[in-house]
Amino acid sequence: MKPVSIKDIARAARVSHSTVSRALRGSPLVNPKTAARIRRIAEKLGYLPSALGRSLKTRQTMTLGVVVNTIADPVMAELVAGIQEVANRAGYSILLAESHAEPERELRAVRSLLEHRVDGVLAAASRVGPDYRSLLEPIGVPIVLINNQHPQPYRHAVSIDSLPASLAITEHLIALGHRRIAYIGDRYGYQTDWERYTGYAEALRAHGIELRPELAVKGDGMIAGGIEAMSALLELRHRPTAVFCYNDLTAIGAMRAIRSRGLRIPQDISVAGFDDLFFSADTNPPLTTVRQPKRLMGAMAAEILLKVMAGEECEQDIRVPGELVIRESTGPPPSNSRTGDPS
Amino acid sequence: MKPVSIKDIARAARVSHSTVSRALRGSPLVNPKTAARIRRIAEKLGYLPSALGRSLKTRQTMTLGVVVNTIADPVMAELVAGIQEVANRAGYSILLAESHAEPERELRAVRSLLEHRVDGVLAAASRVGPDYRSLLEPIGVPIVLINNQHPQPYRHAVSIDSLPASLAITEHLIALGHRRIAYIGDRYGYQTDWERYTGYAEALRAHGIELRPELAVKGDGMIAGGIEAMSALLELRHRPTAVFCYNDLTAIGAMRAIRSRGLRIPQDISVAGFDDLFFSADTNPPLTTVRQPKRLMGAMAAEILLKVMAGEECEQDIRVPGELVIRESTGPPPSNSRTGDPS
DNA sequence: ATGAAAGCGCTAACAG
DNA sequence: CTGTTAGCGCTTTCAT
Repeated sequence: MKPVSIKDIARAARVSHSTVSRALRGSPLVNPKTAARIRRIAEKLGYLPSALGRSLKTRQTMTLGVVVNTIADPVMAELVAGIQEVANRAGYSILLAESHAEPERELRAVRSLLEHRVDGVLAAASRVGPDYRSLLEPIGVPIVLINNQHPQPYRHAVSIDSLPASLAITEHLIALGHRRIAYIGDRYGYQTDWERYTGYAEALRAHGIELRPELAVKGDGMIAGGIEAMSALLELRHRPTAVFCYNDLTAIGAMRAIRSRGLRIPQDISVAGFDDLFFSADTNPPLTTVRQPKRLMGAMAAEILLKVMAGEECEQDIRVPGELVIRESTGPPPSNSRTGDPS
Repeated sequence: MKPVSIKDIARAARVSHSTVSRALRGSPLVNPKTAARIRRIAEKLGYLPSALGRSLKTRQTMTLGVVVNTIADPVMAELVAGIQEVANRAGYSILLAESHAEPERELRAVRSLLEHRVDGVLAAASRVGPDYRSLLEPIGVPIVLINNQHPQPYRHAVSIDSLPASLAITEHLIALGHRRIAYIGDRYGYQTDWERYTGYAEALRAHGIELRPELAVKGDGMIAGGIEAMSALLELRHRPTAVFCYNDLTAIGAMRAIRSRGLRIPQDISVAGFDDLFFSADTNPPLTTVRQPKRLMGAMAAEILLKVMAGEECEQDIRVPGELVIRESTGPPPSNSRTGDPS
């Protein structure tokens, strides 16, 4: 079934298709009465302008490409919600693509977005940032990265400033008396993971606590990885009394593993996360974490992208501070391990 | 910056643009050696085919429109993840739109999708299902609804079969000894809300328990609404000993409200939800709920849509069963209220 | 095996 | 104020 086009309307209204085009776009160059008649006919015919035809001519699709790891990750979902908000307000639609943290898939996704001639790209948790260049540049599509792996080659990015927050949350654990503190990271080499580990390591160093390699393990940023990594930590001869996790999903996995061994949180082991998901206050116990303003960051990134697209120059690389949120998953270590660090 | 087109390649290769088109699409009608040369040049020039040009001609955009309430709702996010999975495998991209449960916005969103000439539409939790017709039919775009408000006018839908599951979960509460059971619904008149309420009401009736209007209140399907509605219930002279919530987000809100008054779950009040979000086993206490196979439902809906688009006929209206998941948020009522139903 | 030409739906420059 | 014409990038006859 062929949708009705301006030609069909033109025929019905006995005018040229250009007049229809003008009338429908509210051009002042057309007689108000004919314009009204044309609009009436268009309405009656159920006319919907074709973005394809228009875009081909105007070289704008009014479409933004968004690449996320997986939309099932609540961090990504919130980012996208923020992006949608500002994109829609500006009249843009969102083409959504998932990378599943696989570089090869990510590149394919971006290529598809570019074939659809999106006017701009937002990529969250990208693993291949630098490789975009060769794709993007010939087409000249602007891109803004969010919490990307490699900040270097791009001019526009917004990222959570993980290091200070991780330092703070680790010091919180130290202040509670912990000495044997583990870190469950991600496995993909994200910038954020590196910063969080670094904050953790610096806090330990600053307090004269030895960095034990066996206490820094890798999850996958999801619940499953948290379970697995924590299970391994619990097998250690001297298990940690506290664990700082790359993100809240990992922390939830860690808590499951801990509880499944009959251990209590935080009495036996303290757990801290990062992100502050919308339900992180509802876990058992409520999770100590770092608040990342996900929706805001999505919105900021979209604003920047729109500005860049409009040719305005603007902030290059925004670092958003996190905020320490202390809840009940962290507490003093069990008294029998408070005395020191038996090696 | 104008992207390179087949014309540019044609010029560089000293052939006509039709030959380029053929070569790039692997047509057998072109000399293998020229084809190879053309492909090499295309590669070197960083050519990316324009989906716009192609779609205009082929009348296919290889794009699916997806309408959700808000992507920040984990149920929607999982649905979309399921949709993406099958859509991508079939080579389709996803244009994502949010309705925010506002009919007016939903219609605008769908209109925008249709202007972009999506090949099919998936709408979850639609409030305006029937109104799509006048939009869709002139264009002939197939649509599949997921957990929609109005099943009637559409031929293809997949929905969770809420009634039996709600009956079962309410009977679970009754079996525990509860008599004063509340229901916190949604406020938008969704089919799912109606079914869940009906299951609740039928269970009560079947067990000779009076249906008290003041115990059936409305939230908004989100945490905030759960808090508000539960707070009101707690103000009642005779507060309920159990509450069945429209969905898990509402239940989480209810649990917050309950705990903020210093009451215990389930000792003072039992709470049950619906959906089984990926973290519903991690709440405090773990939530009794009904498992809805969200990702699967998204995938099924997408499969159906693809079939309909391909002209195959297939299942009309799939009802997916839910599965009762009993955890720790439900238990016997406090003993002082077990004796009966003081009015 | 290749080219020329038409046309998808739209906008816009130009001519009246 | 309106019509004619061209062209965006592509596919697809129809010739050759």
